[in-house]
Amino acid sequence: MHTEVLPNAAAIDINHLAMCRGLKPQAATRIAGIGSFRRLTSRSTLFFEGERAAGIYEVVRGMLRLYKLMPDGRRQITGFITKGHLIGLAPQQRHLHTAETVTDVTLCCYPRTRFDRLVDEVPGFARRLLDVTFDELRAAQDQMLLLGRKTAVEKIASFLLMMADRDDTADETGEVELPMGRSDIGDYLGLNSETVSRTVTKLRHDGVISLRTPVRINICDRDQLVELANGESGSEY
Amino acid sequence: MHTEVLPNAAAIDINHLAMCRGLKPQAATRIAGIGSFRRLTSRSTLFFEGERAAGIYEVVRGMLRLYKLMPDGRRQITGFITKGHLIGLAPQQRHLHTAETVTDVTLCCYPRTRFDRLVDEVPGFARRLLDVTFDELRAAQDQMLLLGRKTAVEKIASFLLMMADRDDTADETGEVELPMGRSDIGDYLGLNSETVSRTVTKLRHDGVISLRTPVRINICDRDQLVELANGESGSEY
DNA sequence: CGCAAACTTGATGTTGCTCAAGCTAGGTGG
DNA sequence: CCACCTAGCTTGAGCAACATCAAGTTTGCG
Repeated sequence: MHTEVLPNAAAIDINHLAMCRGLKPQAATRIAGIGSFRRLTSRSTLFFEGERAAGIYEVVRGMLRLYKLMPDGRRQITGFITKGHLIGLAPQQRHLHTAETVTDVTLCCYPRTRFDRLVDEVPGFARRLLDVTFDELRAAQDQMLLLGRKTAVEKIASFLLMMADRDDTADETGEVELPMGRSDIGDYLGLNSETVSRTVTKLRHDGVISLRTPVRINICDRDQLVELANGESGSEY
Repeated sequence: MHTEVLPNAAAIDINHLAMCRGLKPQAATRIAGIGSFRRLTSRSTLFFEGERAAGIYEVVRGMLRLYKLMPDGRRQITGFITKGHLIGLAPQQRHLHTAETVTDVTLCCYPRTRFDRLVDEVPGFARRLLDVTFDELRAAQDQMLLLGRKTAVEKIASFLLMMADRDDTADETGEVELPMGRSDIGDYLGLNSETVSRTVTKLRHDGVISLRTPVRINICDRDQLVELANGESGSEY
């Protein structure tokens, strides 16, 4: 794995760290003080499921996929993680999933033992982590509804909307980037890559989206995409 | 909804409250001080998805189901909640799901505003809630793997093992109680009630489990059930 | 420009869903 | 105490959605 260690986080700009959001400047400085930046190239592994958790990471730039594997190789991606998200926050000390970079990634890394101490010492920090974790729980439960009860079209529509909401640049143009491959999307939505392809094609033919390249899609009719995502579209795709 | 308010929690035994587990006696006393017990009969609704969260609840006895609905009525049960679990812990103030009793239930209720104050004031309390929430997140991500990638047999096997692990009385005898109906199980596993029935029958014919009544099942071959749950069983059911 | 990887499309197969009909158990009233 | 009645469970037949297997086709990189 190719990595490169960068200057200490405190030396950069702590206001841009999601870890410290909403905390008092003094608290934020203490937390940023134990962080250091690090770069990973695409397709490298940050940690494995079950591995002892040595650190907590905040994504500064780029995208990672988190996934679980079954013994026979079936894979469930539990999340695509981008700027501002925390990973490795496992109180039981064992990572819950494997983390791999999808693109080149910049991280801010916090060593486990020092981090744990700050959780107990810095006022409001545990509360901040509680809010972050609860947000992840909310997302996981939405995904349970998607995985358990939505059709292929509903899943893809929901996914495209999620990616659009997350992409800062997308709001204006309606153009969304999908850095992950079709089989990554499939393993996130409980589909296979062929079904992802076919369903994207279907949406394209129906004029709901258009593709400039397989990686760059354009949302033409957002309202209909929302209806499709919620299964509200009359004829029940 | 039939409810009945019981004495203040502090008057009972705070050591039995999961909310306070691991906290110092003084902290535990403060938290228990704002709790009060309450009973609900089976098939009553505690709160609705999207409703403003007025309180946090700890289950003392009985079982509830938490679920999300789609506009057309499709339902995903996100959890069956039993003794020691907390519900309603929504920092964004809106409930993420509907909560209904499956059996008669006893709860310990904590009013929202006072609870929120204690989260910030009582040392270690936010940390305790973080651990609890993280545990829920772990369960949700396991369920994502189940919903997205497991077959019907693997889902039912996983479910039975989960229920067995949770049931205190089951460890010895191997007998597990399933207070929820077949369609509840289906809506939890992303199956319909007929498929649940058929799959349970299949496991029964294969001698992995036996049924005294539809509600009382007996695990005959735990090892094989574990293999089935993980998709490790040679011929790939 | 060539090559490999990823995406798309097609033909066929399988799993689990739908619709429909019994069956069983537990609760109620005679 | 028994017979009925109803809700929920089980079983069956046919079907739809998605998976699998197998070519092509595009894309992006060297």
